[in-house]
This record gives sequence, C-alpha cells and structure tokens, in this order.
Amino acid sequence: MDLYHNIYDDGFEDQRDPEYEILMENAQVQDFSDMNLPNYTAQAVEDMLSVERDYIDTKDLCLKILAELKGHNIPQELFATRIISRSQGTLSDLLGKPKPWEMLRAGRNTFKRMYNWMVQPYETRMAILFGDPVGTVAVSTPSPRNKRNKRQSSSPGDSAPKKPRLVFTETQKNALVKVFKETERPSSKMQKVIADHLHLDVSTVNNFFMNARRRRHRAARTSEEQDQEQYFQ
DNA sequence: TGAAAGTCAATAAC
DNA sequence: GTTATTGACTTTCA
Repeated sequence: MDLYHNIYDDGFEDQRDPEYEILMENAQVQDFSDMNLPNYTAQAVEDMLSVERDYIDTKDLCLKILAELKGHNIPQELFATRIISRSQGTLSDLLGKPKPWEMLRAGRNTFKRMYNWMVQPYETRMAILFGDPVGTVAVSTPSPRNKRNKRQSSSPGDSAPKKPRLVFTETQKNALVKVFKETERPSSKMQKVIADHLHLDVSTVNNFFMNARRRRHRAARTSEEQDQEQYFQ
C-alpha cells in the first residue's frame, strides 16, 4: 500500500510542498535555531496535542511518523519525550507494531498525540519538538504516571538497590518457548512446576506467558495484515 | 482479583 | 549513537 495514500483528504499536511522536498533532500538539516520558529506556550502545545479524535488509522500514521523522523533526522528519544511523554523504547514499539484503533483503550491517547502533531504545519511541528515552551500546563494530561516516577527514581541515591534485569539462559528460554507452543495458558500449578524446574520465580514464569501471549497475538495480526495486503495487490 | 493493556527502561542489535 | 527487544512494573478492566 502506498505510504502516502489519501494524503490530501486525511487531514495531513501536503508533504509534497517545496519546503518539504528541500528538507527531504537535505535530511541532515537539524539545526532549527536560526529558523525563527514560532514559540508556543506549554498550554498552547498541550491544547494542540490533546484534540480528541474519533478514529485514527494507526498503521498509516506510524508509517508517516517514521518517515518524518527519518527524513528530518529526529531522534526517537526526542519525539517520544516531547510529543507523547513516553520512553524511546515504547515509541519504537508503538511505531513498529501499532495496534489497530479499535483494539486500543487508554493507549488511544498516545496515538492521538502523535496524530495531532503530524497534522500541524511543518513549522509548528518543529517548534513543538525543538522549542522551549513558556509557562505550565493547567491540566497535566500525559505526564508519566505517578507511581512510574517512583520506579524511575530508584536510581543512584535511592536506598533500594535496583534489581538487575533478568536475561533468560538459553535453556530457560528454550524450555519456556517449548511449553508456550503447547499451551499458551498454563495453570498456576503448571507454572509452579516450570518455575521450580528452571530455577525461576513463579512471577517470572507468569510474566513470560503474559508477555508471550500478547506479543504472539500482535505478531499474528501483523502477518495477517501482510497477507491481506499481498492478496489485494 | 486476576488478566490484559500500557509502559518503563536496561540492554541487545544495528 | 540510535533503534529494537523484552522482563517486569503500573494501570485498567471485567
């Protein structure tokens, strides 16, 4: 499917304008300090990004955002923090494997912000990304969640030492995958047996199956879509 | 209350 | 240096 199909009637700016063409040719351009970008207040930015939307073609949007970031050499880290108030890893995951709008719940908000950024004129998009908004936002909508701040703050200086991230050994991983192929939803009893056998916490085993189910279904959906696209070509 | 959804953030991969 | 992956935490929902 064409990346920019329906570009003229879906609310997105016409990206074939001369300015866009020049920028795409000079993808190295990254210094916006001398561009005289408009300076919005934090509240104005928030108002722009939080406009309600009834429906968003998430897949199409993500392709456009990816092209925009790549075309202008905008780091994901910057976009993630400035536009959606999320981490780089989360953004990468969302852009690479977007869930369809109808399957989203609270997560719609994140796509809504990406969409609302994308429909702005070029100068506004860059001003939001690189600008230094004045003032504060009256209602703190998308800020990182309270308890998450707690999680983030458990860094140097904190009394509780950070738990190192577990990486499954090859044996553990192989065994877990093997069981998963046979049963995606093992009973608590079975999970306990697996945990004991692999010298893992039951919660770790439970997390593995939870993540595996979610990620497998997402992968299945993606390949289904690809099949459909090939069929309709 | 348990499962699903949303996400963080370390770190693997490029 | 940047992006993708992924185990685990937090929030939402039935």
